[in-house]
Amino acid sequence: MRVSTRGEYGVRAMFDLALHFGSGPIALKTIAERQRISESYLEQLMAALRKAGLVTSKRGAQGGYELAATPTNVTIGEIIRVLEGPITPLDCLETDTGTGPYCQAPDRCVLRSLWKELQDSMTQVLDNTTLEDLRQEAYRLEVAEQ
Amino acid sequence: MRVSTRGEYGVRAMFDLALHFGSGPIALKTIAERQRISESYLEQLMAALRKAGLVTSKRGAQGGYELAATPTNVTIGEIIRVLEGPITPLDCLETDTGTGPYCQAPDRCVLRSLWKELQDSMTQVLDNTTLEDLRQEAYRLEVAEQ
DNA sequence: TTCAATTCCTACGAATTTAGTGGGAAATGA
DNA sequence: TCATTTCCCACTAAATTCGTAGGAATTGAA
Repeated sequence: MRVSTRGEYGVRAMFDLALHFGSGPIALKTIAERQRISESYLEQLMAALRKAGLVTSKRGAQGGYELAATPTNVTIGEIIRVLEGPITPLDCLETDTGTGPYCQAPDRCVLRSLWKELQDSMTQVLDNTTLEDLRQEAYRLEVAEQ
Repeated sequence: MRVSTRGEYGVRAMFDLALHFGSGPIALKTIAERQRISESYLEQLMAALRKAGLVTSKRGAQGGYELAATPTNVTIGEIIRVLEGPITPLDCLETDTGTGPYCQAPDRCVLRSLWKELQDSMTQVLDNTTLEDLRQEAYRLEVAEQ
């Protein structure tokens, strides 16, 4: 029931981009240093996020990455799905007609309902939290600090 | 974000025991066949459940496993925790004073709040569903069938 | 034009976790 | 006595995770 480092680092990187949104592209190196993530590892994650259209990139000097949409329009669920695949406790939930003994009759499978409920509770949180939510929360904490 | 086969099979086995609760010990072989799980693999899972006190066992002929408590008093969360460890998206949530850069100040960590919310939504489902809930649901589905 | 900065791409590898298998000892009821 | 059944321990093959390494392509600025 864990989020791997792909998801964790990916969310951290995207959160970092959200905090600096609007001020041009940010170099991978900068994000990696701020978030204390291996540069070459993060590079792979950013490649996935770029291919999924969540960030845009600019090569060469003064290049870097930027959010492709405003923080308001990027959910944590999107990020996780790109980096970790479908948000589901069991693969059988992803198919209507599974192959396992318990997927033959999904409608009548009690355990499927259980896992579905778990899945729903997870996506409820992840799909309803945006980078903007996190940014505002960060601001609130910072103010409370003083 | 997946439940491994340990958790999946374990819940299935416990659900099986719940369906047959009250009629004496049930042999591992029987559960394994009904649930289509490898016998020796399931044996390891049952050992863990026994050591955790969720089932009792009886050796020898006519031996087998039984729920240690009534289905009403066994939650899915308990089963999962025994077989998969703490229900947490990130290990850092398990410690008050983590070691990572983002765990130095848990109270001020925005991302920690996010993962905590996810964790809460997961435990909300798993800790509030009992084997009895599943048993009743199974009964309802069976009736609706006719 | 040159050059440093930076993304892009591919391949490899070590460590860990997952999902089992196998063999035999101990206990129990008939 | 014996078939049944749990108990216990060691092993392993495959997949996944978490990276590292090296170099090609692009870009902006001096």
